[in-house]
Amino acid sequence: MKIYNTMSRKKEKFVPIEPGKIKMYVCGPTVYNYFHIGNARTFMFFDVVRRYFEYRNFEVIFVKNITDIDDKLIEQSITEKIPVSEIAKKYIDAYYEDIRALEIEKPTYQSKATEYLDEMIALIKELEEKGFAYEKNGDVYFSVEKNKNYGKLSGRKLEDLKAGARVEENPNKKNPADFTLWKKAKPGEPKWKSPWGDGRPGWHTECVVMSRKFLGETFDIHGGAIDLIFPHHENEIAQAEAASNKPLANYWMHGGFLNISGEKMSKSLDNFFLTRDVLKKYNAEAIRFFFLSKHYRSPIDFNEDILKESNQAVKNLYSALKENDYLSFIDEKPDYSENQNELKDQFITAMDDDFNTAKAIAVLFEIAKSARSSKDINSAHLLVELGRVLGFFSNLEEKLKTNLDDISEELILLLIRYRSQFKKDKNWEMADKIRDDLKKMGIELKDTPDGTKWKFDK
RNA sequence: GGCGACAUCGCCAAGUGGUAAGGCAAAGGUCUGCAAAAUCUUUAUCCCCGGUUCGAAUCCGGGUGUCGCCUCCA
Repeated sequence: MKIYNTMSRKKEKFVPIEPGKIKMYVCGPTVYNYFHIGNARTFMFFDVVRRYFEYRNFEVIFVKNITDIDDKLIEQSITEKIPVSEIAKKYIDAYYEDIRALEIEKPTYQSKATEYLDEMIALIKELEEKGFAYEKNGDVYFSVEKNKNYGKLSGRKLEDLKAGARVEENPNKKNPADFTLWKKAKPGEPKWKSPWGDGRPGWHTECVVMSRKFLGETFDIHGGAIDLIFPHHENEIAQAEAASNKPLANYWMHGGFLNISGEKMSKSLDNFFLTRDVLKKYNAEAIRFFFLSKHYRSPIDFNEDILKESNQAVKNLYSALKENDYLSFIDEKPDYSENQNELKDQFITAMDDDFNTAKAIAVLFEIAKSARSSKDINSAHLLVELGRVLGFFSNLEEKLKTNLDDISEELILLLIRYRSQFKKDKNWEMADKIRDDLKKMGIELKDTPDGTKWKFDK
């Protein structure tokens, strides 16, 4: 299998450190607000990465952090007039809620920054002792000049960074590109004790500490969205490799951005979409389809028309299962034909090529098509098996079930019987009225050679 | 100023040297009392110019356009 590695800017053959085992770390949310639909794209993509590896029988150790102490939480705490710890709790709960609603699986470890203060302080101390860090007025900075490889991930040179003229002026820093490891607390701010006085850790340090803790000094895959390449991941590498003298991660994967009508999503442009708001109008699978229909590294443009199309596409996938009455065969063991195995291989080939989910989805549609035309339940089984690798069809039983109590169902069947009589009498007006009225309630009738069938049309 | 990405049917989107996947939408046929569903069929030569090649959407050069990063950012 091949994975595009940001470090080399090439697709590389993927070789895990330990055969059969994948250690991956993905940067999670900073919990100062509800997360937006762009975050959702990244989280959902890495959910698929994890699912795919597991499908291919790898043991996956997947770590995702929660940044629960940061300048942004402090700002939000002032805005909402509640303590930082409550801000964190509120948005962590919301995060879990939204993730569940998106049908994203939990990582193996979901770690919070504030639980690893001791380890962070130890790392900063180690860096100070090794001469990579210096203290000034209660702040501790990492000295980028001490690390000759600084900039290797983002392809930046220190001179270029200086020339950028947008680097903030900070008289405490030896080099404007130096970044904060420990920040002195101002009065009233959350603080922890440290050898440099009361303060809080910088953002870049937590990921190094938590990845080390759960995955070791070098692990397989480090992921995030493209904007994290610089400075966040660059600064993680600088610290981790200064301390251990070993590469932090072998493969760096970065997801592309989500734009709104061609423009970057930002609060100032007022085109900010929270995941929970999108979920009010579109279900998780429509959103998932929309994300996965484009390659993860490409920018994707978000608009409602495309979400509607995606919703329709997913419905059509489901119809292949309903046509086959999949629910009745859900516990059956599949027995794939040669042709079905061939389709499965096509799916795997697509995913092996740097997670070409768009192509994988095309295979899904081919399978759905044959499931419908051949009425072969094995095609339906294959559709579910592979669809689940992309995260579709979770809680399938529930989704296929009609969720009606017995009386309601009896009433529908009663109406269908009346309508059949009207049809026999060629009373088309009444027959159509029953059909139309039921349709208004979201119940769709269709006349088949085996009699009239009904289903929810949602 | 530095670095990078992208431009394929009405819309979304694969394909990166061998003659254009798939989805949505649309049109027509079958089926139906009419529908719905299902099913079959139809719809592009790949931003422009030049080059390399037997052969290019795919490689090279030059345009044009769009976007991103360099500051917190998924």
